[in-house]
Amino acid sequence: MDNYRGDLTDIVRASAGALGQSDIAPVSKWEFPSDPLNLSSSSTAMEDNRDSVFGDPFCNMRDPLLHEFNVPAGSGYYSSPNSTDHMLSTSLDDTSNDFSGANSSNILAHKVFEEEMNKNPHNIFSRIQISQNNPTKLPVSPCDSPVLAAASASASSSSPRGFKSSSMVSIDMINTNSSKACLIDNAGPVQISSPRSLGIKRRKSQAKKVVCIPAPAAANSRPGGEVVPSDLWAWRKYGQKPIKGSPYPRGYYRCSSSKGCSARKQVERSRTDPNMLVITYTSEHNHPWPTQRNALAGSTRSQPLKNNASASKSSSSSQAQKTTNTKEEQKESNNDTLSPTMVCGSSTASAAVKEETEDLENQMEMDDTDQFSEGFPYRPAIHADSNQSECFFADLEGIEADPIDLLFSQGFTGDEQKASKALDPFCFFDWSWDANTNTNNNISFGEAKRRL
DNA sequence: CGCCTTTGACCCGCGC
DNA sequence: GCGCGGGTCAAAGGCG
Repeated sequence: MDNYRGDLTDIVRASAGALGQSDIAPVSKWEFPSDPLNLSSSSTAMEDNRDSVFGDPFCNMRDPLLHEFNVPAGSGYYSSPNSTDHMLSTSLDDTSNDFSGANSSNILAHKVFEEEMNKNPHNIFSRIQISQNNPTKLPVSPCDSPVLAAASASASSSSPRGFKSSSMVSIDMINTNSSKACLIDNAGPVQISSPRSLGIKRRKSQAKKVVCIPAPAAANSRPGGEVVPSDLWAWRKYGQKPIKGSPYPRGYYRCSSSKGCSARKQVERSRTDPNMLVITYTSEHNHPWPTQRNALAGSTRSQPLKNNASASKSSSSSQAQKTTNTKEEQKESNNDTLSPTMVCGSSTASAAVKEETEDLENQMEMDDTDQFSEGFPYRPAIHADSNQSECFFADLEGIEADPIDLLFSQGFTGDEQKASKALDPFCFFDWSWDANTNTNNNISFGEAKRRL
């Protein structure tokens, strides 16, 4: 099974482990942005990239990868400081800027391709926008947008993954510069019912969101120990298939947080850039964040190493890393992959997040189900102020041992802690950016909700 | 016991 | 109509 090399499973598990446990790369490897991103510069960059959109129809899906990665979710990847080719990179250079603080937190670039936007007036992006221009449209959930979530996470120094600030995206990206800049479109096309129940059509007509993110580890760097970011959602792998034309297999995951949840995702490495993971989301979560990390339960099993390839596959899930070997391997891989130095090789395309509303039919379904409400049962309020973190967690009260907690509890101290706080990813969840003034207008979740 | 991964088999859509 | 490829199912087995 040549195709199975670089199994995605490893990635996922690893990520989970990183969040759930402290196996993550040593903090030392993380690089906190000495300064916040230079948003202004980034904003400029963004202007040139009108295509980039933060909206994420599937934001409520909270892709594990994104969260885990702390990668700017959609950023398609976090750009390294060196990666000049990416629009985001520009913002990274300067730290001095208004965005210091949480908001500025490095928002990862998230490039969204709105295919068929024209075709679908009801495009997911149309529903929610965070923009000063559109005060009424606010990001509903902090985590809704993988981008935001990831970004926020990454922004926070606490990010286990240790993404560099480079990965951050300027707020502009999120911003409202363009109508497309919708931060989130929770209402995105979603299918809650099980694909099977929907019938065959689902395959072709189902709305999909494609996100490219930097792979936790270089594909070749560690055949057996790739690390994958995980998110708050519990995902269960239900299949893996070699993909024709690609040396890498595609893993199929479904949400295990809720039995009735039809959310699914496909994870595969980019055939063009092994350093990039292509995650395709289908359907939507129909439940709040998992109250339990059941995803971690049982996921930890470490499997015997059949061979390198198999080893990588079987690697461990978050918990799985119990085995010393596995665990260490995971750590190592985490470091390797997640370290700031890890830059997505791919430049370009990879950075993109693609959202597709595949067909009108799909749109229709979505409308019927009122995905908006269902997809966001849980909306933690996050305040941009210093207390935002607390607020966020307060709202998350119901979530025990949430990976995020772990994420933030990495033990930052002193400056790091401060930075962490300042960079609190969650800040993004609850703010609006004023493009004109380069200031952020934070609003509480409740406020946002009221506005909605 | 519950949850997970693995993996071969099956089903279905699509292109030829 | 056939074959290919992608997506899902479900049994087997492991782990805590």
